[in-house]
Amino acid sequence: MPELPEAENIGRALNRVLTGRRITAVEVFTPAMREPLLPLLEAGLPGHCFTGVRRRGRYLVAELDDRRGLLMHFGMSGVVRVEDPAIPKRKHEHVFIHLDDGRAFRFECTRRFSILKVCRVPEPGAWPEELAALGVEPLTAAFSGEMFFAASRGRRGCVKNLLMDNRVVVGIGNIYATETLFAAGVDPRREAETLLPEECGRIVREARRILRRAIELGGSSISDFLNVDGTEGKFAQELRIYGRRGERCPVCGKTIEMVRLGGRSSCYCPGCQR
DNA sequence: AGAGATACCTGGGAGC
DNA sequence: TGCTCCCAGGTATCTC
Repeated sequence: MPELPEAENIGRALNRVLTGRRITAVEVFTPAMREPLLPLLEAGLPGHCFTGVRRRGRYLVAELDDRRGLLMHFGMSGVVRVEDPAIPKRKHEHVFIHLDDGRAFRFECTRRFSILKVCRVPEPGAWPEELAALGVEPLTAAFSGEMFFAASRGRRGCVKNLLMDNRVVVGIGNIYATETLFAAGVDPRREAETLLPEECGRIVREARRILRRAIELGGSSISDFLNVDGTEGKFAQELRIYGRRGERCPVCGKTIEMVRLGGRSSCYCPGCQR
């Protein structure tokens, strides 16, 4: 499922492929994914050019030349491709945006958790208001041990939910939160308020290291075919604890356990994580 | 107000 | 075999 590293790689590839392209036509095959798709037809997109693609959290904005943009989020099953529109439509492809090079930007999403909508871009390079409430980017200096420690004060919920709260820090979902807390040696159930400054430092350091590594491993996307399914990417081979309930911990050999936190399953090692 | 629960959606796997 | 049930996931929205 696409988290920040996958969105980053898709964004880079789309930036290469879409920038400078003019939209010639829009086709919509499904009334809605997470939000209605029909507005895409009524937005007057044909004739406008893409000027660049940027990422914020797990969202991408493909900016247009008229202070608007295409805002997209891949949910958990979103896949985008830029390819020949004559290739027969796949079962769960919902939108084709035809381009002036004869190809089409094609959006597929089996579970329809994705978003694809037109947004306003207040000025070139700015973020749309839909993204205003998002927290800090984990790969910028704004995400620090001090910042995470401050965010944890007064939080009675568990540390894993704090790490996955996109109002605090964006782009960290269940897989990366699980791996980060294992690497940092912190139990996912720990009440956030009880974290020590050095534990927050370890969590931030490990989150950044793991996200960077995952971006590297996803960096092999082909420029005109963009698969967003992170579970099939190379990083899946490096998961040390996610999805490994009942197996032995790779560090201490104890049996990996699982709990449900915030409605999501969370694997952890009772020996390594405190 | 904060935090937990729920709905959204489909395919795949388990169990009977 | 074919059916039912449960699970996966991020986010918006609800409920307490």
